[in-house]
Amino acid sequence: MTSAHRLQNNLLRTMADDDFAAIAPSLTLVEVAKGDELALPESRVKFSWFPLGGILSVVAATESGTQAEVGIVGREGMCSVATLHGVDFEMMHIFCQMPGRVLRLPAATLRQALTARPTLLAHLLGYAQNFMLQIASSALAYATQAIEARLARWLLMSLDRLEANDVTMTHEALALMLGVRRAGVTVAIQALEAKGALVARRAVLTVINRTILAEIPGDAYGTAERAYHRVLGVAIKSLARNGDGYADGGASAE
Amino acid sequence: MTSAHRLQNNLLRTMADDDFAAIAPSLTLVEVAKGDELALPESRVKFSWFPLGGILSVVAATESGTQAEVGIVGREGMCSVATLHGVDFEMMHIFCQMPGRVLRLPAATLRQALTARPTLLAHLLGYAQNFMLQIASSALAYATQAIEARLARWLLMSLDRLEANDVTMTHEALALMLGVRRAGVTVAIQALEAKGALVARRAVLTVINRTILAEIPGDAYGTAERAYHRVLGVAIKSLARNGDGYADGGASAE
DNA sequence: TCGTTTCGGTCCGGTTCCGCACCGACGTCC
DNA sequence: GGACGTCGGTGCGGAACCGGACCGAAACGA
Repeated sequence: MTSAHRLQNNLLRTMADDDFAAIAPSLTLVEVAKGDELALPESRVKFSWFPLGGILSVVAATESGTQAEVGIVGREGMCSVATLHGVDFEMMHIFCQMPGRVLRLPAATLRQALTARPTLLAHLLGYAQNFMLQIASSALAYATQAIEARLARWLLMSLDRLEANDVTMTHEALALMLGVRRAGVTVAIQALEAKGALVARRAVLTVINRTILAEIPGDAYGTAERAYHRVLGVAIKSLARNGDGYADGGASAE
Repeated sequence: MTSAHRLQNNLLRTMADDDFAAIAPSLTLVEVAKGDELALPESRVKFSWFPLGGILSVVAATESGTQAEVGIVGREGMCSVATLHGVDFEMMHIFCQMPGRVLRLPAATLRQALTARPTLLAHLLGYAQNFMLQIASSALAYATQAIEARLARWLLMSLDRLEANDVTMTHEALALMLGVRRAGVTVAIQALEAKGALVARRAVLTVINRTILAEIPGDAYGTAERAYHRVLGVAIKSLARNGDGYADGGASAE
């Protein structure tokens, strides 16, 4: 039942067979829709999630309402990382940004498996390290990059995790993710469109030239992606468009 | 030799006695000076560091030179977290921001101890989770806070890790940390001084009213600090001014 | 088909911060 | 105590972005 699904998530696919066997019976296939809440700040972690598609947003938020997306998770990863660290409450806001199918695992089951199986823990901690790097890259981007570059980075990261070349997002939703005004996103999209990187229709952005897009954020994009390949042994984008190849990579320059 | 020093680092102090005994023989007391490089991006991790004082800066950097501080480490923590995740190369730039004494441990020794001692791993992974949260808070601050608030947050975090109420930093160094102009820091310091939060002398900032200072960043400061207490069982500031008390806490509001 | 809702393009004044630059004040070293 | 290097206060034009707002265009529903 889930053995075919296993190939669609990088972490499940690359873990040891007996490690997968230990958690497989508890995996449940779930369809998540845009906006579904998977975790709330200050709440107990009930489930772990292994996306087979779609994109989950990880957002840092304060009680007063200010918020900023610090990371995204797709078929290359899992959430929440807190469980891997033995922490049973979540400090981030995690919700579905783009719909997809997800394998759900009770957090208690994962905790137990991590304790009993050092190889499973070691495998998933490699991803945790990479996710931390992704958050650091987000901080760097917020600190040094203009809206246009941050948008380009966000699109590149999203495309790495999807099979298609388009993302369905309103300017308003993107503005929330990037922590800027909605009008600012509109202008940035127009700039990227003028450069021939993408085509914008109502609520849909279609990337038509990835190379141009990758030049905008410079090396604010790519560091975490290369580190992923180095730690996990497969590229983030390895599942898209081909069954199990390691082709292409998806990192920006060279 | 190091048994007295153990009490000066939160992680060493709160770990199980036999876990500490396993690594104690390999700990070396080192004095680090401002500017000393403890780790470079893309380099192999040779040592782990447990500060007894002073402050280490963790900076995300790209090859093109842009950089931003994403976290700081003092006597409440250790670095590098990568080793805890089983990764033997570092992607961040780690250097000494304020001088102090540090217990140095060969990374290979720590790796071995982590493999042999699940309780040690579990203990330190709690800190890894918290450090990740600190990085996320930095991203949130970069995304939503003005210079003045980011500076206030930085000062509060530094004071949590020091015994004194002053920090010795030039405006130029602060500007590099906050990712802004040097003149921008000067103006922000004047604003904080006008509010009665601190007194500025040449290269020295003395905080005279922590309450006022804590009001500036709102709850962009405090989340990670409360989570630290929740996960590790002691407050970040617990070592300052008293031997081993859990007193006061050091978190912002209430 | 028409009315309603959502989405996106645009404009405005105001604020923050940038890059660049100048120069006085302070500390240090001989 | 005088010369020099570091540090910090200030000014200016410009760029980026904000808050708020308006309105046409596209999608949707009855």
